[in-house]
Amino acid sequence: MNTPVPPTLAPIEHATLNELAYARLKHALVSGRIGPGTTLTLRQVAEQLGTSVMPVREAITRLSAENALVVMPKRGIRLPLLSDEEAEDVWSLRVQLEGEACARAARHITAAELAEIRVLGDSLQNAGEAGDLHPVLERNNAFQFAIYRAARSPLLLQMIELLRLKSVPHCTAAVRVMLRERPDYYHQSWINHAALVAALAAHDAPRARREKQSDIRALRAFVRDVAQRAGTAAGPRLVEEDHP
Amino acid sequence: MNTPVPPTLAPIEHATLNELAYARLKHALVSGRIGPGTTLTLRQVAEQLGTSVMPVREAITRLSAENALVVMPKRGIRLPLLSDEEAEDVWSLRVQLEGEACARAARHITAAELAEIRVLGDSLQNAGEAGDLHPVLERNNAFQFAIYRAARSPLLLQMIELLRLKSVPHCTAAVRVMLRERPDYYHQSWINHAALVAALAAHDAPRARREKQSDIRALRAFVRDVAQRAGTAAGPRLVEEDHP
DNA sequence: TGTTGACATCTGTGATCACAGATTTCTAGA
DNA sequence: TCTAGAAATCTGTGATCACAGATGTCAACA
Repeated sequence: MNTPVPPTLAPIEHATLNELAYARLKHALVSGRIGPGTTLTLRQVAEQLGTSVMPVREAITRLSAENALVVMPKRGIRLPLLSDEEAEDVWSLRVQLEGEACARAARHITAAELAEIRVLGDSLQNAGEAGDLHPVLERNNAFQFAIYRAARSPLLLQMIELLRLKSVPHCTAAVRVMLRERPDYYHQSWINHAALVAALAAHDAPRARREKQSDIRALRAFVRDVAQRAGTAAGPRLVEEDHP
Repeated sequence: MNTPVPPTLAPIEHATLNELAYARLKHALVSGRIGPGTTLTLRQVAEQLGTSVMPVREAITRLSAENALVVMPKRGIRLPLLSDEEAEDVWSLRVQLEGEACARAARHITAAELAEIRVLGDSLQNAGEAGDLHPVLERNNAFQFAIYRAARSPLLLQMIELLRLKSVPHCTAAVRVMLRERPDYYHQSWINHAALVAALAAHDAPRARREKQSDIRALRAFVRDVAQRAGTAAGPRLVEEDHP
């Protein structure tokens, strides 16, 4: 009706405080800065964010709806441990959905997206050589989601995000071990990544699916292995939180 | 450490107000009582629920995180219309995930579950003969989810719920037409249901998947058909809300 | 008649307070 | 030294208020 908005002049990072709190918490989760079993508190997080509890409440509500956190009435909020059955559930759906996403990505991917993915892959590799946990997890997320975004399905993307939110904290301890003690295994995962990217570049959907699925299954095996060696199957060692 | 909890003695319908508000809103959505394009208001819903806005806020936040509602800052909350691409996205994932759920259900289902499903199926059929929209949608949900629950995957269940939350309002208008004008088509869907139940009873996973997938595809075709005939493709006629 | 401007109203967002239940701490008793 | 119980503290939940932005209404002007 009116003249349309003037030529894009400012993306303006407008964000309500609750969105910001949500983003911060989610980032802390998927980069392994909050470990399974950790308990949080509304007021505690609010203080670290410098806000009142209101924005934190909405952020926690959202993460709780996404199954990433569990709020225990009057007893705090915690990042749940996964039982064996729950872990199996997460892994099997990751295989299914991330495989599907890679297959779809192979069908739709453009040269520009491939280029971006390769850059992110290199960045991930560099982080891996440095050996620091959080950067590796962050760049790994960036790399994978760049691929999944090429699948052109916002809903599929959202579901994968949901699965990863549950899965990543569960893997963190194992990834740390991998970086420290098993460069061979980590190197193998680079090879897998390269194979996946090649399949994408060839627009070979079934192969892309297969590569991703075997990659996830290998990771699952490794995580299970580390967990069994480190004691109880369900409880990888906790991670101290750097910031919320 | 302590003596474990005493033998189950009371499920106790404890519910915080926000859980209650969430349940009510969700039920209103999946039983077609709120149509696409409808706009709500925190204070309006709160008044109808007889609470303050706080519980409603949390419920809306949750539904918004689940992509079922969109909150427009300072302008209200609305149930979004689906563009053609979004609708296609929802349908294709429904085919994939509900098919998978049926396949898994076929592998795990017990005689007791089958009996329950048959009862719910009969109840659905009766509602269909009566021809009232909301009971049909409610019992249809009960019937389908009883099957999906047999898949033994809480996460898969959650994702399907998420998809249906987006899909059902989008189908409501078409289902109404179906009940009123196309008993033949509705009768066909009973036959499909029976075929699915038979596949489940036979523990035939591939067949169960196929039955469900063809059922969903048929529904998609019907919805698309009704939408095209009724005018703009994206906007089935609105539904007046009975209660929030 | 058609347009613009101010004003009133309504929106979600955020802060603050009150509250009841769970947990922890401390104390009094054996 | 150990235990039971009371008090203090801390938790999420809910209500209420203040606020800024968006919308709608309506009068004054051209």
